Amino acid sequence: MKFSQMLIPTLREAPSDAEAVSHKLMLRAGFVRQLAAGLYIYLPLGLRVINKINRILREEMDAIGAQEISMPVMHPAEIWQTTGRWYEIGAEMFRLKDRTDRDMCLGMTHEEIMTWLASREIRSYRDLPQVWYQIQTKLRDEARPKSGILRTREFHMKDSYSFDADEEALDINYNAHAKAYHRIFERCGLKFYQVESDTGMMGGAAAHEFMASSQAGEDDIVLCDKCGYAANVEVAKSKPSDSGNTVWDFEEIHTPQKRTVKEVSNFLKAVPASFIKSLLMISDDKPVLVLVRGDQDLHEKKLSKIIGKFRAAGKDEILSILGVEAGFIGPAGHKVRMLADPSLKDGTYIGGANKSDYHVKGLKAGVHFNPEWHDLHTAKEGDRCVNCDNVLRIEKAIEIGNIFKLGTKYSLPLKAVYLDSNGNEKPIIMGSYGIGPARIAAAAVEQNNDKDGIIWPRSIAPFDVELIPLNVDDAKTIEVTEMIHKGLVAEKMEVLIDDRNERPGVKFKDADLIGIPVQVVIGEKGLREGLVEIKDRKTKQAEKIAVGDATRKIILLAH
RNA sequence: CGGGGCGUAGCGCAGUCUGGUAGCGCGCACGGUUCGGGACCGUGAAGUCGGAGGUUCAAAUCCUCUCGCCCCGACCA
Repeated sequence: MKFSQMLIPTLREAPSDAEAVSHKLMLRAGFVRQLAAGLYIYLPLGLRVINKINRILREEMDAIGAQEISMPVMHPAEIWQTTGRWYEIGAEMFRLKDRTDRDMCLGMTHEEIMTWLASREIRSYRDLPQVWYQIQTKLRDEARPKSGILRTREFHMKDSYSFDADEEALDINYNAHAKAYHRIFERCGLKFYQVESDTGMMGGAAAHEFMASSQAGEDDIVLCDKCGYAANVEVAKSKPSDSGNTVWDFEEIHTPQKRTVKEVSNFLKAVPASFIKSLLMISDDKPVLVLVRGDQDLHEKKLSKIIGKFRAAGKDEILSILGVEAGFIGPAGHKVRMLADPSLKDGTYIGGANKSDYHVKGLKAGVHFNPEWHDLHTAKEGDRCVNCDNVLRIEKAIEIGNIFKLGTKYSLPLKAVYLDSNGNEKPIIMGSYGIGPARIAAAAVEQNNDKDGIIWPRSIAPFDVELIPLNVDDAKTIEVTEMIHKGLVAEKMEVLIDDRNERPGVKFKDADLIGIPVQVVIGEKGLREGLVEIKDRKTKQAEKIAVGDATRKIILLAH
């Protein structure tokens, strides 16, 4: 491919509305352009990367016996109504009507449609198992598209769906997918973790996410380096560190105008971990008093799993329900339902005195308050692993893939059933498995770049080698460039030739920006001694090679 | 959806407070000199100042409404 004939609009400066490193670099290097919020055009280089990723996806999916099929992007509403998701999902679903006023939607994911197909085509246990996948466009009207191609409103997804006779068979498919995903992300050159995750809108029994470490990530993952525990903070369990507080006798203390844990802990010179944070929530019109340790954050998802939807009570509600001014709530002496995090079970604590400008020391569970105990805190750096007591760490990560055990969540409503060997009708047991190719690309850039630009992992680079003839008016230079090119193409290498009539500096800068792993510089100076220069984009190390050996050496370096 | 910021030439920005003929750098076109890490000189093209309405002799600038984009939060395969 000739650079001069390809659309590679590199930019000296990044547009100001780009924030994430991957977004800036993909814009500057001419891989993508933005059409509107969350809508991106993939230019030739960008598309080549996506195609490389998709090829790996297909190879690995085919290797576990999955079959590629193609599904409509637009769906009739009825199917989504049958599973209830038409009503559960809000503005995130693009909805429209066709000319006959029939409700339609644009597919955010394809559980419904895949299950519909299974319900018509699978009859017998002899038809099982089946694994179907597609690599297609999904549409979600995201509340907040962001970070370039990381969160977009239209995106490609490799999504596969498994159909099995029973849970054991589902486990086999689930594990096969997990293994395939490991191979896929390894082949794409990513640093990633498999973590326990929430089942979210997919519903179902179990779920894992595949997470690529990156500052641009939207998720926090909790990791134990000793036993390997890994979980999204959305579901992570942890043992809080010791509260480090002393044993206090019960005592009321004057704390004028000190309301927050921070204010009171500064005032009393006691660590936040020696406090009880008392939060009043309203769920189903009923008050619930929630207690976590002063250094902890309430985990709202964990709480809502216990009490359902809830909201924080307003200042007036706190006063009318508890008879206390906000900031001085304590756990003692209330009749409302009370939940507490187990970290408060032992020891004595400081909390609100339930009257203005006073707190109390020496609060003790079982003596002054008797809550229901539930894990309610958000795991944080420095907490300990529930399995092995090792200190946990937290990393930011990009979700690049997920796997869900769906069970019968979709097969029951859509009547996807089969007859077992005894002639009994049974629901098909399903799993669903997604990967975002664009997120793989973005994560790869996030993890592999330097001040000069992108450093593509070889497996997903837009080209294997970039040839850089410095003076395109020099006959010898062109002759050698073409010779090397021919040799590489014969070995199935994908080669970009920067044949532009530009100064060397411009070509070097663009080559580093674009990030093709191997650069070959063909200059008159070197050619006088019969040499060309082979450069590794990542290490920036250059080697001068005799023209005759160039092709062989390049192939060695490019593999 | 809540909070904040920004829309001026293809890109990056100044000008807005204090109204008075729209500017700079890069890029682009042409000529010349250059040619191993984003060259230099000269000439030139290119802007409904996001849009609508209003105030005013006069609006990029002041007022009202509106659209778009980004960031934080909520939400999120």
